[in-house]
Amino acid sequence: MAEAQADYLESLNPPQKEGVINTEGPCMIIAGAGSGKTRVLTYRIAHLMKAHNVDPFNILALTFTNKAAKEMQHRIESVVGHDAKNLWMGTFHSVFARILRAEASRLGYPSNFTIYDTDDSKSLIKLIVKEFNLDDKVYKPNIIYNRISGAKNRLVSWREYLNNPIYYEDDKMNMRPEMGRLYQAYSERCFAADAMDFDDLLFNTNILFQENPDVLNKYQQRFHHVMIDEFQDTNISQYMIAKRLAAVRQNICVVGDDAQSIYAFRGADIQNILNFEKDYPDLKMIRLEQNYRSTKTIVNAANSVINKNTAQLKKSVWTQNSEGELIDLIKATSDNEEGKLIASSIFENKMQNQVPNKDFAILYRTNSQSRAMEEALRRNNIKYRIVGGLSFYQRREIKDLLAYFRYVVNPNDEQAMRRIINLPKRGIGPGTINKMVVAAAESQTPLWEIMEKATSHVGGKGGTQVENFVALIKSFRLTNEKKDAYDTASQIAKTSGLLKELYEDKTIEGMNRYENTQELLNAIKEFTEQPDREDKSLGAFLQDVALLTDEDRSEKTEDAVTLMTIHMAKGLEFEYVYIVGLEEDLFPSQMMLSSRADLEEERRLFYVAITRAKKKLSFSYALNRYRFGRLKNCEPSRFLEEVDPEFIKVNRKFSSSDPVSPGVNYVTKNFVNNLKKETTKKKFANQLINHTPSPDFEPSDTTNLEVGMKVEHPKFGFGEVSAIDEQGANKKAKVDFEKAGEKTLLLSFAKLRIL
DNA sequence: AGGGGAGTAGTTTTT
DNA sequence: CTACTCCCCT
Repeated sequence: MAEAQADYLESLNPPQKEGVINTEGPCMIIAGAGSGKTRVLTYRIAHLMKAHNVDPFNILALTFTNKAAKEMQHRIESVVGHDAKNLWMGTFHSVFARILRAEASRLGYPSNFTIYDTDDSKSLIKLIVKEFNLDDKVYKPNIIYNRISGAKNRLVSWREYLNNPIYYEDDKMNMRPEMGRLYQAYSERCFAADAMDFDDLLFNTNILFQENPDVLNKYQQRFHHVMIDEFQDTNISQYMIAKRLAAVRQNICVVGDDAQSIYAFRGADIQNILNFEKDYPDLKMIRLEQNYRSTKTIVNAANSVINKNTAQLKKSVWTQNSEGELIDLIKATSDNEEGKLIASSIFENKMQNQVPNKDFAILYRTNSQSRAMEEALRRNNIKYRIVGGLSFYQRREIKDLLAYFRYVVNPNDEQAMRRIINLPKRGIGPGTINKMVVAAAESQTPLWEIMEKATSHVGGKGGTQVENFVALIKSFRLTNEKKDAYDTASQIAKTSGLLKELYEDKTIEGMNRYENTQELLNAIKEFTEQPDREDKSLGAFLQDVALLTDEDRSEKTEDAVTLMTIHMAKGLEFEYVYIVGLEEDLFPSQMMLSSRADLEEERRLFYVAITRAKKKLSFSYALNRYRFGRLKNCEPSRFLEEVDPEFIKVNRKFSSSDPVSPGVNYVTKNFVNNLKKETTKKKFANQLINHTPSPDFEPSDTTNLEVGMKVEHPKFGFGEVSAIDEQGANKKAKVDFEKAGEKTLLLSFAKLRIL
């Protein structure tokens, strides 16, 4: 380990080293894509611990995603060893959920408060909209949720919201004058349910620190050093927390890249970067501009794209890496064909360059695009894994069971109650529930107490059934007091009838659900068997489930092609990257075309996608795509035109159904500029090179092809071989065509007739 | 209360 | 195409 210590500074370039050793005072590191940002953060933390003897317990490192946190944890562990476990490291949400649990009483919350996920929040909003008798076509849960979320992320409480005429005017203009009251009702209902939503975790942390100076002081004393990764993605609420914590010692270090800011839709504010410079005028500013990840082609192509944005910090990313291959542009007639072409391109690259599956990634804008890719990969027997999408914990059967757990642990969790009270069917319908909710509101008693005496509020069968349900839950609570998470959970699964119902469902889907449920129980068993875990209760298990994503469940060791959204890909890198679905309205997304700022965010997203590639990049688009079950035709994305054409090679492959030529044609770079017009015309290749093969056309054996030979190509026409390249497994020939100009052809694919 | 059938609206991205 | 809602009938 001592050896590693001596080494780590040596292995860094000068600005990287600056980033590592400047541990005192405010510091901002602007880190271009692939510039070794994580390395700097890792070594910086290691350096604090080793050279300055800082206790890991006094270091707070905040990231944006679980994945980033985990990745950094591993890397630090590999440098400093086991001590890394004691670092305060994680996402904003998980770290402050932890602190909120410890200090919950200050806010009037119990420490075992529930975390509502987006679904819970939206269904609560839907409920409130209904209760307010508002039109749910106007007051769409999504819009209300985003509006409330936006307010919280800017630290605007419902009280301030109601008192601020600007918000009211704005909402009135959007035909939603009741917005403020909804915000209020939503907040009150969450509080009454002992629940916080995602934004509350940050919002309430701010309240906690603001209203409890002693608590703030405690954490200021604890965290000697505060570090924030992906700073460009933080919102005001997050920044304020960090700023408060660092106020005494001023040891705050932020790392980010404005060009990779892709979470504005979630309240991320690029303004934070500018504010940081204002808030800490004596900050140390460090720029990491040398890219170690990608080829010159990729770096320069990425630069050519991001330069189209007007709002950005000055920065010039460069690399000493080799030139590398041009970017492939793959055109398909349909989304299914796009899948096929991508799969066969992966297959070719695998064969020609002996690359394992895990070096490939297919990146798309929306999760729904994965299906065509999956199908094609499956058909080609290429192993793949999908990252993200519907996570394990979002599946219906999992959420159902978790709702039971939640309700057993927290009797006030209204969303959980509503989910399970009639699951499996117990004859408790919406009518019964409504009567009880009204009774609870009128008598100002918790809903739980009304339910205990349901028969006195609801006549008939409903009341009795509710009391039976209450008795069932009470028995679970009794178990929960005495037993560990696994015993309680399996009792709930069995006695509730959920497991039985799934078991009896013999459809493939039902069997999957049953298996998933079993898997959840297994996860809980594992949880209780962790040796260093003190609290093995179901409550403890539940605490962070809402913040969990199932990355750690998927096996990374498996050699598989990775499929994911570009958002999920941030921070990752792959040798071969395919960016698919480059079509107008899809990428850039039609939702983002309304404003310049939104379009620039899409462009940054494109930039992020490009810069994931180390060795080779491919773009693809389809001319037709199924959307809402209907076949729609698509136009190539404007982003394709924004990449400097000198970096692109058009790789127009014919579909396997095309009997004429399964060849690889490389057309001129002007092709890119003509993409738009092309869609309206029929066959582009025929327009450009109008060659009909000779009637006796027959591909020749090209193993002995030599410079100077005259050849005929079915599409390009007649030409003369000007060079032969035998490097690597695939022999290439440069041919100077009379009409089509000079082309490089892969002899294993191109059909050539030697004249 | 609940099942079945018709009709309709929705696909961004994540904690 | 699907997932959800609404409505009608049992």
